[in-house]
Amino acid sequence: MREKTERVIREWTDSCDAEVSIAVLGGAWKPSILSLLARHGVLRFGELGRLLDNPTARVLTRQLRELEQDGLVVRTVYQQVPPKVEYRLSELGESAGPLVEALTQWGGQYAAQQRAGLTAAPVG
Amino acid sequence: MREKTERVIREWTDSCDAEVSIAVLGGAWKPSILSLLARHGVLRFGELGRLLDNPTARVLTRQLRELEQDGLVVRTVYQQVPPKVEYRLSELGESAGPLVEALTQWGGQYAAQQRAGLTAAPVG
DNA sequence: CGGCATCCTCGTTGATACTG
DNA sequence: CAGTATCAACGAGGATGCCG
Repeated sequence: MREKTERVIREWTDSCDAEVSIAVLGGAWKPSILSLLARHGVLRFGELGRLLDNPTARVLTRQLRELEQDGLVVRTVYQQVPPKVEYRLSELGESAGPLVEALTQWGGQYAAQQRAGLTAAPVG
Repeated sequence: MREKTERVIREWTDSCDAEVSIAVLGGAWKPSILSLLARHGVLRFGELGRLLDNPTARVLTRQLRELEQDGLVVRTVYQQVPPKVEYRLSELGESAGPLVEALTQWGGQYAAQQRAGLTAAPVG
């Protein structure tokens, strides 16, 4: 797994398990990547890029590598020209589905409420 | 709410609501702070510091301010000497309880599984 | 097509010292 | 007690360009 994830895991015995989840799921695009893979099953690198908001290849690569190192996604390289690389969820990745869903729901409610609050009583 | 949170909320309409949750809950100590406040009800600044692993005052202050700006905690200042400041969850903060719990559970399972894997087949 | 190498910017974390 | 001010270190995210 990634060094960051490993460090977070090593440094805690107590209640901070939530930080482990955030270390694993907390990167840019990661929840979206997991959601997309859950919905589509298998996706190629370019497909993921288009379904997201076209992050730079460097960034998308990085997120996918981290998810792979943390054991959530499986990367399959087809040795051919032009190259073809497929990504899918591992069992561990699938186990994160409900959690990502919970994050999405609460985040959506929160965002909606904040937007309503801002409209009713603008702060900025 | 914080600029970071606001930006995340502004920049998404679609599936990335999960990133909103992570923007709000993702800071250092934040899940632990929310858990502690959920368990204890009301805590003073110093009590929080001791219950956590004694983060520097600057860091703890920052996390609490962000949680306050994001509407999850309520800060009460007693004008007296010596100073006394109390923190408690807002309704919004309480609504995050199940989510923090879900993060904790998945993170705990993940960490346990990774530790077992590391023991069985050390990587480092 | 699916990357990697390089460079840069910014935010977050944190140590240390000081204050009302 | 509950902070603030200052400074340093680090990593994530991103732009750009090249490659097999």
